[in-house]
Amino acid sequence: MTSAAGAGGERRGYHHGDLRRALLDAALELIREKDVGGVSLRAIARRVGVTNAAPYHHFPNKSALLREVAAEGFRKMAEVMEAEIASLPEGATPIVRLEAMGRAYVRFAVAHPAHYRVMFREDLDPDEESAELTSGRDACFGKLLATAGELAEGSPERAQSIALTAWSCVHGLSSLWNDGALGRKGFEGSSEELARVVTGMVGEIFGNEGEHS
Amino acid sequence: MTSAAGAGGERRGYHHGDLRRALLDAALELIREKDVGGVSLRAIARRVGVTNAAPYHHFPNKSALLREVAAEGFRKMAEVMEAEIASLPEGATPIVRLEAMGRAYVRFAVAHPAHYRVMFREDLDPDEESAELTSGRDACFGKLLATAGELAEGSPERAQSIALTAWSCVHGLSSLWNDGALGRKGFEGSSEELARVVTGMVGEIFGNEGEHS
DNA sequence: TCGTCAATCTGACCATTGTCAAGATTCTGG
DNA sequence: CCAGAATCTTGACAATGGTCAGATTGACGA
Repeated sequence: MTSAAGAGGERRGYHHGDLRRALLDAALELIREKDVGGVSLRAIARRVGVTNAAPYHHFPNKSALLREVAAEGFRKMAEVMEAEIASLPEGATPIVRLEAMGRAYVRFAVAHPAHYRVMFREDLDPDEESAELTSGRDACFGKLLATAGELAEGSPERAQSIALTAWSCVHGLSSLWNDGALGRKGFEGSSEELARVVTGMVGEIFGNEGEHS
Repeated sequence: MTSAAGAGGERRGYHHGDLRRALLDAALELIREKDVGGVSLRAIARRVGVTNAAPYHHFPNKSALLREVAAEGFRKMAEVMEAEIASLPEGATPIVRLEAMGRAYVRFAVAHPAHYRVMFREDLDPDEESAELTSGRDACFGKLLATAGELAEGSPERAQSIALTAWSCVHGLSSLWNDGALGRKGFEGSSEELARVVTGMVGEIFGNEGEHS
């Protein structure tokens, strides 16, 4: 921390090396430690070892920085989900893919709680809903909706129900885990195990299509 | 709002009538409008029509006020869930009760987003985890865990899985709804309808115990 | 009527924050 | 090796915030 620049970058640039990246990383750390609302631009700069005004050469203002963090989060999440699907055996069924996406979703949320928090918070001026942000969101949830559609066999209503339930489950699990609520109530197991439980349960519903009253 | 005291209290006390209550209400309004992090004690006092220092005669500090809001939230939520269960026909099965609790959970979260936000945020100094708070939490989730236990027929593991899945679903749905994520992705229907969809889905899983591989 | 005491107000202290203007420093292309 | 541009620092401004000490106000019993 004292040797601000030496973190883990490529130091390919000017004075600092890669301040922009360093600022984003510091923001992530601070958000993880103190939650979004409690993070100040100054604190971010301080952590990087740079002064108040430095960030303004890389972001027009605080909101923009946070917005970039959020967009980055969506991008990364989309990557993780794609990778998980790609790792599946050829011709995996929609259910299997849906479960895999769910596990990836939770894994990302737990591994990157700071990103996750910002992604679903709109403290960021909504007037500035950068295209990057919405496109990132779409990249994530497009897949979910598409897979739900495959499972629904032509019924848009059913597709909505499936997507809604699946998304609610993984989002809820992620939130509860990250907020420490599960530990407080005595749930045991790693996040990966819990994710497997939940996605497995959900998979059971959609695995037996046609049996519901 | 200008006639600060006239809100809806009993005005049984001194100058203001019931400042304590008024402060809690104002806090709720502000949290709903600006999210937890953006609320200041001063703003709360301002809204009530009272000066900076007044709140300090009713709460030792800001955290304590927020903590009280959270505790109140858990208490209310427990009430709502109990009421929902009580309204069920005599001898309702555990599944039916679980679904009812889920609907009540979501209904509360949507009707009281401010409470809900504070309840699951620990900006509040965790060193001060007042007994009120934890007991409120227990009142809420005790029922959930108990009902899951009934459904699990003796298997503690299964009980955990059921509780975890059910809780994740309703918590996820509530969070997504309150954060506006669902509207943004084109989901249609009232929160009550969506809650019915999700709890119904979950009910399907646990309704067919013994059929899972 | 008067004194007591809690409830509230006045006014202040100090820390922090977002942001900016102007100066200093360092890099890069020529 | 120099000029211009990019980067960072200094220092400051206006807000806002939490909190507190010391008046002041008003209700209520004596």
